[in-house]
Amino acid sequence: MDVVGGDDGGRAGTEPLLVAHLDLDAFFAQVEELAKPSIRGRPVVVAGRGGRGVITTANYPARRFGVHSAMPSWQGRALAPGAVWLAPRGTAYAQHSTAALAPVKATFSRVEQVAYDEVYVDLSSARAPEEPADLDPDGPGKELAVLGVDWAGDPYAAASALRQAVWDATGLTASVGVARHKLGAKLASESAKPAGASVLDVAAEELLLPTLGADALPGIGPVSARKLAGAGIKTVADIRAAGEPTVVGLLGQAHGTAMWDLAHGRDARRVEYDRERKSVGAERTLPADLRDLESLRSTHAAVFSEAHRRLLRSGAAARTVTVKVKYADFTAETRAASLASPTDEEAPLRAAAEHALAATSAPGTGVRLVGVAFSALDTVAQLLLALDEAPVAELVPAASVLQPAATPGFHPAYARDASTAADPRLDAVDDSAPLVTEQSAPGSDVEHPELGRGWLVGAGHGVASVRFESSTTPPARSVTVRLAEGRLRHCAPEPPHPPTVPAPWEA
DNA sequence: TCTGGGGTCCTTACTCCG
DNA sequence: TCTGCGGAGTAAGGACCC
Repeated sequence: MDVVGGDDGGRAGTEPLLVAHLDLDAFFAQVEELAKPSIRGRPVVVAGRGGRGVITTANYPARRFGVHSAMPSWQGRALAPGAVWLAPRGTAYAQHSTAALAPVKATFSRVEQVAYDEVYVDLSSARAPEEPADLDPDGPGKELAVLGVDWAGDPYAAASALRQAVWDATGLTASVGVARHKLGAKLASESAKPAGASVLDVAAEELLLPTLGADALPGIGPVSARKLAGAGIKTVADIRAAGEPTVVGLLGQAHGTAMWDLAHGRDARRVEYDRERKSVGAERTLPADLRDLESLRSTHAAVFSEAHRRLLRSGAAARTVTVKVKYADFTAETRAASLASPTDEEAPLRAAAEHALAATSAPGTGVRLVGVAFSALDTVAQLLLALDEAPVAELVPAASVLQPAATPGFHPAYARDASTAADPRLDAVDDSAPLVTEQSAPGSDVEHPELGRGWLVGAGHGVASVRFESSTTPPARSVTVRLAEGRLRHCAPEPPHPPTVPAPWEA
């Protein structure tokens, strides 16, 4: 339901801020349905592989079976055994996210990206038509910026235009909500889902807010919700009735006051468009618990390498290394080690990580997860600026970040970074791309020299089942290909492109 | 078959220093 | 010299978000 407001004469405070929240609907599943015509409209679940995975995204048909994100995969399979189950394709999601949000970022200068599929937009930051963002001049961004719509003057027009721009760039539907602050904008976009646009004015917000469950407030997770429920507080109205001292008593000073304010529709959070990354890392849940020191060390070394590769790619140097170990009983331990100065060099960071690992009680009763994270980050650019002042011995060699990490087994077809994806103009099958095996993930992009490109439905018993189809082809039947022929290879995902059909709201 | 992985932020405890 | 105190920095744990 759209809660479209007229004026918002009672706007609180003097702050004229107007915020839009844009959320791509069931994003990963939508990207899959775009690329795979034969699964459109069917229940689709994107989930991590292995017995210990959880569901990343379920599309709306799958949700009707009770499947939802964060649910353990085994539980989801029991609920929706007939759904299409796919492994995540990180590169495709990154590319579609970039393409979908490009026009938004081209039109507004203050855009806070919360996740691949979610942004807040400060609608007072519309770029002037004569100063479009430094993006592809022929892309949709410029056109939108040049449109010069009076965003702040007509919030519903802003919401609709943002939704339309995302569709025009990618064929993905988004839900957009506009309100005077982040909380309202998020509630508005949720009420508009899927594929809706909505404005929540002060009067509508005041009607809606008290009716919501306490856990509708951002910051009330399962633990806080339990604490509140223990005191009989279940809704936002209950929070208001309980009084601030009670809420603060239950949730602590900072958190309690923040939730008290949100419950009254007061949200001072800014659109943080210039946030810097504060940590980077990697972690891995093992298929089975580790109980011996040797396998723990080798797993730790592998996770460290992945985290370090990401550190190099981020172009940052780190001073602190934190090792995380999660045990079979789900308790976790973290141990940190800090260096005298930030570095991106592998040797000192690896030594620090090994030192931190040794400080844990692992393997103990059995380790189910190992993680490594780098923090106290410093960008290499900043380090180079300090070149003139610092003694040579203190400087961090930066040359290594100028080269891609040489990772054994790493292939562009698996690249997560959109910028390293294969050039779509090269349509010949890449003979160096990895062959499809029985271990290949369902949903993977594959290519055959005669049958063309498609996606892997499944593999086993020496054969692969493939649907040779793409976003612009009709649905295809699945074809069996013998793996021993060695002609079926992985390939880069199809890049995003404008849709060939009108948006649902245009029909 | 229980419960991912990428992060951010907050609280508490402790140490060091002046 | 001893003690207290506050601030800064660091470490560990935990809640939360998507």
